[in-house]
Amino acid sequence: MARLERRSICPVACALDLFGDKWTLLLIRDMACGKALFKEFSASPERIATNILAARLDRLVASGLAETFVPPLGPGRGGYRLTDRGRSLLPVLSTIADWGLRHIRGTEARLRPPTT
Amino acid sequence: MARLERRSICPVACALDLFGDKWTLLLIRDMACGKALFKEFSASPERIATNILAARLDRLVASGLAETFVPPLGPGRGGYRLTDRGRSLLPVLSTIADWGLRHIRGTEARLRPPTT
DNA sequence: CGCTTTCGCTTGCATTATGCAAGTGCTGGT
DNA sequence: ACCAGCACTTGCATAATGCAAGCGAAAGCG
Repeated sequence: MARLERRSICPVACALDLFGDKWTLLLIRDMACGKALFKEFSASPERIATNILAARLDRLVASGLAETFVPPLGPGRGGYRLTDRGRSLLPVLSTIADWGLRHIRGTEARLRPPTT
Repeated sequence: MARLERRSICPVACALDLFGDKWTLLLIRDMACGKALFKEFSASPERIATNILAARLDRLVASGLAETFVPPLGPGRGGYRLTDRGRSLLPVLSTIADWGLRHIRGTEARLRPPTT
């Protein structure tokens, strides 16, 4: 959990320290598509394990890419959403999605952000 | 090592199955910068372990992103280089590098592809 | 030629991350 | 009060990663 030491000063290496795994960008994708609740992420077709999901959400919040919020109905169920910093990753996401669509057969862009 | 079953038909998820880890894109970066030999990758500032490096190189070749080649001097020491498919990932790489430079302080673009 | 060095891995083993299933505490609804 | 659903946590098995050392073939050298 020590995010203190970076491997190098390379922007790619440092970026991969933040989202270089199989799940983080998928959560950002889900948030970009309007998902906010634990169970919504959990219901995505890739079927992330709940402990990994909790850990990733914590890390996203800790790194300032996402934040928690409470819906306007008192202190009820909360959710997660992207911060501005998190939204700044959307070009990365769409470049990867583009590449996948072009170079991996059988992929489809089912999920789309509601506001684009 | 079973790369047979994909998690979903999402282009992002499938792309991350190929390069969603801390090392693969760094190797692609190195190859884009002209590195080709095992020891050259091994000498990068992020200090990849040699067993991981060997495994990643195998996977890059197996997935068609890189290929081996022998320098024109008989069957001597060979190297690795990007295929066309591998080079098609360069926009992804540069989008990530861009993001890192903008959003992670202390990062610098030391490595640059020789032909750009 | 022999000898040594370097290179490109491989192996063994400790540590860490991931995956699966089950459980826990809280909340909201009836 | 009771129950169901949600948001996690926990325990444990398995896989990935990291580190250090070793090993065989090629390159360099005398």
